[in-house]
Amino acid sequence: MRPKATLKQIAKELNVSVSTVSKALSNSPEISEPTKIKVQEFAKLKNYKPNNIAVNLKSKRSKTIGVILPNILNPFFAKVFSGIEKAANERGYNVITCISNESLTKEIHAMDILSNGTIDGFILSISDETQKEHEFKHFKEAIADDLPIVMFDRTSEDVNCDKVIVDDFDSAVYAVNHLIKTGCKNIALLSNLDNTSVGKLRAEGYLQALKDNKIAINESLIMRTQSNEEFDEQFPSFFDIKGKKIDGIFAVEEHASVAAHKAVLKGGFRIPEDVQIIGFADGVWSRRLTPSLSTVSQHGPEIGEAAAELLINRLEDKTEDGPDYETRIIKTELRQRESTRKL
Amino acid sequence: MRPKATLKQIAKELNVSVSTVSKALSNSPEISEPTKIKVQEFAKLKNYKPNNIAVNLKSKRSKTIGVILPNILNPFFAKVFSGIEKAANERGYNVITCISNESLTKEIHAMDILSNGTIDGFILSISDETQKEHEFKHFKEAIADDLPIVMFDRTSEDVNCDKVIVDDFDSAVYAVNHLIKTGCKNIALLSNLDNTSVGKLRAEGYLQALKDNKIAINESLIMRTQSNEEFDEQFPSFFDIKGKKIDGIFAVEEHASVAAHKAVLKGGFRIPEDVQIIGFADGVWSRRLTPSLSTVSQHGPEIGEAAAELLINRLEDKTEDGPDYETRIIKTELRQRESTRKL
DNA sequence: TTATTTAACTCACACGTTTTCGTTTTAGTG
DNA sequence: CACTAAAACGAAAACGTGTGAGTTAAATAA
Repeated sequence: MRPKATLKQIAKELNVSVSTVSKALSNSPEISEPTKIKVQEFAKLKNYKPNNIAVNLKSKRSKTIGVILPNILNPFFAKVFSGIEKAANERGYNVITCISNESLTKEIHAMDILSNGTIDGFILSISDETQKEHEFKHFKEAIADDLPIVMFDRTSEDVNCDKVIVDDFDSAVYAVNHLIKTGCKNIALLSNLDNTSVGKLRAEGYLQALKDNKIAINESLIMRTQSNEEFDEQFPSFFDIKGKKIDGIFAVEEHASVAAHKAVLKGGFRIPEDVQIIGFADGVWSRRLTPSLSTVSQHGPEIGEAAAELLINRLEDKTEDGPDYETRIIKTELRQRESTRKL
Repeated sequence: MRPKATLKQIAKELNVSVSTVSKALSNSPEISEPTKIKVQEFAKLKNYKPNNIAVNLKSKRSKTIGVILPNILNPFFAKVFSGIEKAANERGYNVITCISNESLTKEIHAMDILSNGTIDGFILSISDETQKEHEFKHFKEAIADDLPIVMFDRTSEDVNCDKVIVDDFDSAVYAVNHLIKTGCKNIALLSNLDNTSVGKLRAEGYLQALKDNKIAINESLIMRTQSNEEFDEQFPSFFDIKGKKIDGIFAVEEHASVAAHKAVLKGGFRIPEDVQIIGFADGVWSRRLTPSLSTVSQHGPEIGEAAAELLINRLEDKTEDGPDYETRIIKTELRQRESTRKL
């Protein structure tokens, strides 16, 4: 391997000082045109690239943001991540990624590892376990150590920081309203996210829509679980279409929607004639089912972009961070496909 | 914010030298037990963490690996990524991620951005466009600059480096053999990846299996396209089950498998009685379809772990890298579900 | 001619660590 | 007590970069 070109090497070979090289490369007016050209051409020839680590050390910023995701296999998080990555790159930032796997310990560990100059700030969605345990100290410490955090999707009231969320409550109200308006009387709520902030909000939206339409709440139509596994376990005994006269289903996440879809068809019912389904979903698969699923789409990439923008703005805002934290809401969209009837 | 604790600060407050603090914290034998304890306790109190950037600058390694993925929304890559992240973390490495979006330009740009000390090496899967253009200069330059590369899945013969692949050819032979043994006479090949190395290998495996079983190759049963979009466009006119007497389908990727699944059912045929289907797949959805799809599973996480291990071993191998590059093959597994008949 | 400006460049330090080498202190020995 | 050796610590350089303060030499002004 060729030795990596450094300012020092170039300086020696051209018989000038290191500072001259540095200034010439940054087009400083203190350097004469001829030497500038000489240095710049030589640097290009040697394929010189400023050592990023040294630059970071001087500037005390790494231009890198740490992203902590609960689960990259969930297409929603993958979409958000792609948005973060895109927006960050456009503004000259790199992205370092850790996966908490829904574990509080891993979340803390990841933040700890990165909180030593490696990154300038965090973008994260709170892990399942963290929300269950109400343990937010690590977030507050990071912020106190001048490492700003932007939370998305799963956020916490208890932590003061920028946030990007979806209007979960309103979207749920809207979706359930649609079911009601198209004739559903007995709408089931399927939650496999009942431990998370977003799951709760969507469930509340369901309740609100019923209330708005003066429909009595029927607890036997409501299923709340905290994970896909728990959901799969309880679903068969819960899901009695005929007995419960279910004619509409609102699911807070794609896993539940698909399970319902499958069960409805297997039971010999027609979608959407007998049973309508709407679910929150971000995978590519809702539209591949037959009949395809109507979904509440969350615009994952936009969420990611907004989060990155928020964080970078804060990082580059020199006006001594007044903690005027912002919560940005990304509107959802009801994508009507074949599992719902038209109004 | 509290000022970040540094060696200098601690040294001043304890009236010792910077070197003493450094040595005390690293448990050097040159420091007496009492001062060690004094320093260590004070450091813990002040929540001291060695500035990673400074450490990197000294050690000339960042303990960070750059990962370049063609598309994080593809569940296969997401799985591989989770494996990389896990294995890297276990060995004390961070992961910086870029998404090439199947673009050569973005791939080059990403590598360029990171090749300045930010990372110690790359793990990547070659972008679609890069494979089409046969443009591998950027890989070779990185390797020449002492930034090792490990390629996975989509690799290139033209680049000398460690690789992790799946036995695409053998897996395809095996899968198609299974179809033949269970009675299929007219097996269609659906490729939506015909530009990539893996797509080609799987197609060749299909041909080989026919040859091994002395079945004549029928070009009208073979469909080759270079993207999902192109596939979707041509599929309807290609897929004539009755006319072509198709009784078996081998798909090189999940998208094609699902399209076939849908089309078969829509045509009024039964799976697997009339038509059997096997596809390469990594999504969670193959098993959710009704009937569920039999798939060739690629063990994405294992691929990622192997890649990380290979790279880190090379990074930490002090024995002046003899380029004894290794290609590790991760065995696939034929997951028999409902879309195939039992032997 | 001498003083003053200006252009062009060099010096020296800083960022926070680690590490080598040198210096001081303590303990041990004759 | 003097000398040696080990133990404990400090000074300084280095990693590669950026920057304000100096330095030189030439050009201009008085």
